[in-house]
Amino acid sequence: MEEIKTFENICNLLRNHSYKVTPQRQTILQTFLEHVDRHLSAEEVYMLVKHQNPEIGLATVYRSLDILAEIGVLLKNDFGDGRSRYEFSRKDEHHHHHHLICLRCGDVSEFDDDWLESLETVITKRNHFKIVDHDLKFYGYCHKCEETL
Amino acid sequence: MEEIKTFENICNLLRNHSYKVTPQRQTILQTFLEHVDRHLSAEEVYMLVKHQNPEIGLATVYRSLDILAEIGVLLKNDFGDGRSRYEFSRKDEHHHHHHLICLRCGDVSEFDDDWLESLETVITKRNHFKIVDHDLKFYGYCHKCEETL
DNA sequence: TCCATATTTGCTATTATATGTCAAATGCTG
DNA sequence: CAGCATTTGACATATAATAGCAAATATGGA
Ligand SMILES: [Zn+2]
Ligand SMILES: [Zn+2]
Ligand SMILES: [Zn+2]
Ligand SMILES: [Zn+2]
Repeated sequence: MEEIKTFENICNLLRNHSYKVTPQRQTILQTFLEHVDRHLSAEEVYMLVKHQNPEIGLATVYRSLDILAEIGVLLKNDFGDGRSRYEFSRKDEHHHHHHLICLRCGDVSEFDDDWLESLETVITKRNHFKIVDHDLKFYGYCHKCEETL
Repeated sequence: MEEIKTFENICNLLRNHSYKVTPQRQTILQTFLEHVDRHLSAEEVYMLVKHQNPEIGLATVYRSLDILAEIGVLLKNDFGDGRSRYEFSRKDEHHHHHHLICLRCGDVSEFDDDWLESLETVITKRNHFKIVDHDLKFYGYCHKCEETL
């Protein structure tokens, strides 16, 4: 029974975790709501929120992203480009989606797949390893880049 | 038709790529041959090689690892702990193995699976994405840590 | 509504991994 | 063995992220 992640619900989620709802956190939240399809780095978020609030500090952005990831609002990804990238997490993602990363333009597309779950069962038994999470990435060339190669 | 990766063969491989076979590179190579089962970071390699050659510099280690990865002797991995980890690459690994990473002790075990290849075909067609590489990691708890939790 | 206080912010300094610079040292080819 | 391009090691630099701290502020209770 998961709430839909509207702006107001997330503010309440913050309060429920005894985090304060500050203007900075609201601005950052709005930024993600306006870019649900993106995978933003902290620096990129910083640039975007400065338009709405030029006073905001970079450390605040990092801290806010940490908190939003901790309470399940954002997902923190590592696409191998040396910085963490955050995205708005959909509701009901008990096993999150995976990513296709273009080696040329850096574009990130997505796909869902439940196949990994059956593989997890096999691995747990064969390797005596209790799996709690997985991370699958495909590197290659997106349609646009493949054409103009 | 791939050569078996002995010390001598790798030295020749260096020469074939017009890289010089220096004592430092030999020491680093030996270190990996003595730890074929490990996934070493640059800093760890640095510590190990200093026993045999205390004069060696950290930058040299980084540069050597880069070169050895470039010519296919080492594999460079990212296990999400903030540093790259290198391992001796087996011969005939057209599609490399995957990793089970313990969230408690950091131990890395491995498993092979060709099962992703069929998934790649599906993804290529469905998402118009030309896959050239993939990266699959499982996070969880190894047998030892699971017992003493 | 206003106050008290613990949280949060923004600035700066710091950490950690990795790379760039460059003179001195050194493998390699002839 | 000589000549030279490559490589080394020391140091400086780059970049992402975190830590420390005084000033500002959101929030629950009076
Ligand atoms: Zn692309
Ligand atoms: Zn995504
Ligand atoms: Zn463990
Ligand atoms: Zn491995």
